[in-house]
Parts: sequence; C-alpha cells; structure tokens
Amino acid sequence: MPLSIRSFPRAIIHIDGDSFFASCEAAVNPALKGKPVVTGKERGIASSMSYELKAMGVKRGMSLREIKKICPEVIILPSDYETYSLFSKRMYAIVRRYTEAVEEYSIDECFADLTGMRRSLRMSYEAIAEAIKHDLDTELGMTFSIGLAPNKVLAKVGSKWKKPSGLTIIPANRVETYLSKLPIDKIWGIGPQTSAFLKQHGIQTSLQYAQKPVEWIDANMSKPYREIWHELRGEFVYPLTTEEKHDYQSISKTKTFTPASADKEFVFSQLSKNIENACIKARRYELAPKKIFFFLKTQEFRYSGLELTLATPQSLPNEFIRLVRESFDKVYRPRTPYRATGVVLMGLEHNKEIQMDLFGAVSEIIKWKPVYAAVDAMDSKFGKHTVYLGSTMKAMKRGAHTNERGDAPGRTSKLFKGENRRQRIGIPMLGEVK
DNA sequence: TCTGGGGTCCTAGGACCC
DNA sequence: TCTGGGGTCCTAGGACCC
Repeated sequence: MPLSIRSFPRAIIHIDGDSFFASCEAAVNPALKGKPVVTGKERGIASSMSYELKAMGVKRGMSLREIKKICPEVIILPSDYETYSLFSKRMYAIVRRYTEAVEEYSIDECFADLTGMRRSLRMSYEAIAEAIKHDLDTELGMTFSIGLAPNKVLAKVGSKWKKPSGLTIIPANRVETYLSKLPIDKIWGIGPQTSAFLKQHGIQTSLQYAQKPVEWIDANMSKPYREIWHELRGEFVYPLTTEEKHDYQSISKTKTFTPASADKEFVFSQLSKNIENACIKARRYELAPKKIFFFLKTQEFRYSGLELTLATPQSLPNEFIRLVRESFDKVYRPRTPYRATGVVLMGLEHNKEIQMDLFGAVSEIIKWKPVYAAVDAMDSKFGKHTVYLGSTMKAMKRGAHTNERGDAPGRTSKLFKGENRRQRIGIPMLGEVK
C-alpha cells in the first residue's frame, strides 16, 4: 500500500551549497577553480574541501597532515567566515526573488516554500526550482544541490540525493522509491543513538521506519521521531521559520588555545575575552542575560564549570567578569593544563523588559551604557576588539601568535576592501576590572 | 571523527501553589 | 493533620543539527 497518494499539498525546496566554504574561496579567487582546495588551516583539520579532494577520499575532520600525504599539491586556506556569510546573504536574496517564505537555516542551506507560486510565476514547481538553481549557480559562481518535496525532511533527502549540482524532485506518491534503500541514519534528525535503537528493532532503512504501524511509533518514539515518521510518509509537519532571527535562547562563546596552558591569569583572560564577545552579541540583539555558565576544558577534554545568576539582567561584561573572578577558584585547578574556556549566556530577556526596581544595580548599568555604546560603534567601524577590557589583554596579545586566524595582509577578503574591517588597535582603555 | 564553535528542542523530575 | 488532583515553573541531561 502506498504511503501517501496525495500529489503536492505543499512544495518545499531545500537548497544546499556544494562544498560551500571551498567553493566561496574559488568564487573569490578563480585561480582556485578545479584545484584541490581545503579550508580549516587555523584548526589543522579539514572543514570544507573541493570535490577534487572528496574524489580522493578526503573527508571533513581529517587532519591536514594526512591530506597532504594523499594530495601533496593541496591548497590549504584558513576559514574566512566574513566572506562566507556574504555569499550566504546573496544566496538568500536570490531565493527571495521567487518567494518571501525563505528560512535561513544555516550559512550554506535554506528552505523555501513555493506552495501557490505556480500561478503567480506562471511556472511549474520544477521550473521554479530549476530557475532558482540557474540563478544561484551563475550569479554566485558555484553550484548548489536542490531537493523539491512535500515537506522539509523529504526536501532534505532530495538535496542530498545527487551531489554536487543535483536537482531531485520527490513527489508524495514516489516517496518509497527514494526511501527504500536509504539507511535510516541518513535522515535529518536521526542520529547515532536513535538509529542504534531502531536497528535493535530490525529497522535499517528509512522506508522500514516509515512503514512501522502508528501504534508502534506512538508507543516507542518520542515527539521529534514521531514527527519525522509523519514527514517521511509525505505529510507536512514542520513549518518554515521565515521571520528574521531576533531572539536567542542562549549565546555562547568558546575558544581553544594551543598549546594548553596552566597559567591561571592567562586562562582567566581567555574567559574574560569570551565574556566580552558574548556580551557584544547580546547587545547587538538587545538581549540581557540573567545567567552565565562558564567552564574550563582540560587537555583530556574534561569539563568543569559553574552557573551564576545576576541580580539584574544586563549585557555589559564588567559584572560577569567580576562574578566569574569571584568563583574562578572553585573551578580552576592549579597546575592543570587547560585547552579551552567558554561561556554561555542564558535567560535572555529583551532589554526593554528589564524592570527598573533594583535602583543601585540599574544606575550602575546606566553609568556604563554610553561607554559601551562607544565601544560597539568603534567595533563596527574598525573591527571586533578595537577596544577591550584590561582583564582580556593577556588573551589578546597571545591570540596574535596562537591559533587565531589572524589578520595577515593579503588574507583580507577583496569583498571588504577599503572597509578596514580587520584593523585592530587594541587600546586597553577601560582598565583592569576587579 | 581522537574531538571547533554555535545552536535547538524534548523529557523527566522536583518544588511550589491552590 | 492527612489525602487527592491539577497546574506552572525550573533544572539537568540527552540527542541532534550545521
């Protein structure tokens, strides 16, 4: 019995940039086209690689040393997220020429809802998908893979079906063809834990999962996996999130440093820097966290951390740094080499909602406000960390010669030429925060 | 996969209230 | 003082994604 006989109740496309970071690099520098290119130099492991390298068996996460053995003429580039984000924005803009209903899912992927567009565009869904692909490929100078299906999960199956540069259409009445040989762990949202569980119950393929009786699904699976089951059967469950992001549940900043360090002040300054960065982001979205979680990560990848709560939600780093300083010794173990620190800001409220009842605390915040407004203005003019706190200084100095991407001349993208974005002045003007 | 960095959502259980 | 039932909020931990 067919899973679903309805034709297209909805037409959802998923668009996925092929080898996105490596392709952006080649689009900016055409001399790289057709060459084995990998990004991730700053980490020493591959984050994105061109199809020339994929053909040789190079995979994400592989060490660059290993890749050099496989392909001695490989071109290794550091990640340049500013350029990639720019291409990402261009991708969204092109898709929006066809429909406003676009979900910006990640830097190299988006969903769009084409339902009802056949009439206004006088094109079939297939023709619309082809036109979008044509515009993306020619205008961005790289290829994209597209899936067209009745929902997001199946559109994802489609975009992965043929890569690179594929366009795969999965109508509801042909779902079985695509799912019958597709391993269940290839489905978006089904990870190693769930596929191991399903395997124990004799389920290997996506079709076997989709064909399980609803009673079995309800009795054995939690909500996310019940929803996936419905989508695999051609139903529309997951709506697109098309509004611009203006809210976060949490904001986090973590940074690894090599080599690991047992120097207490250095480790603390790394935390201080992460706090500053997280607060910059919170202010950009006008969010005020009321809780902070900070942690240290040892060389052995063990974590120790602490969660702290503020009397008043706010987004200026001073108070967070003071709090973290106070309880730092509860987390830090002397003579232990740490490889990373991180902070997570939680309980985020929109600034307007902050009540003005705790007079002392609020007036303290108000006092600092103009200072940070100026800091944010300088950052947007000259680049991040034009100005930073004294407690962050150790981290800034060391950053220049550790694994920071750095701002070496010549690596600044041509796309930002003249904008002076990467310039760093580094005046510790706010002084030490105790 | 010898391991970056940034997120989301769901579930179960406890505290507390009526 | 005890019991029953129901609601809300919060937290910790798990699983997954790019």
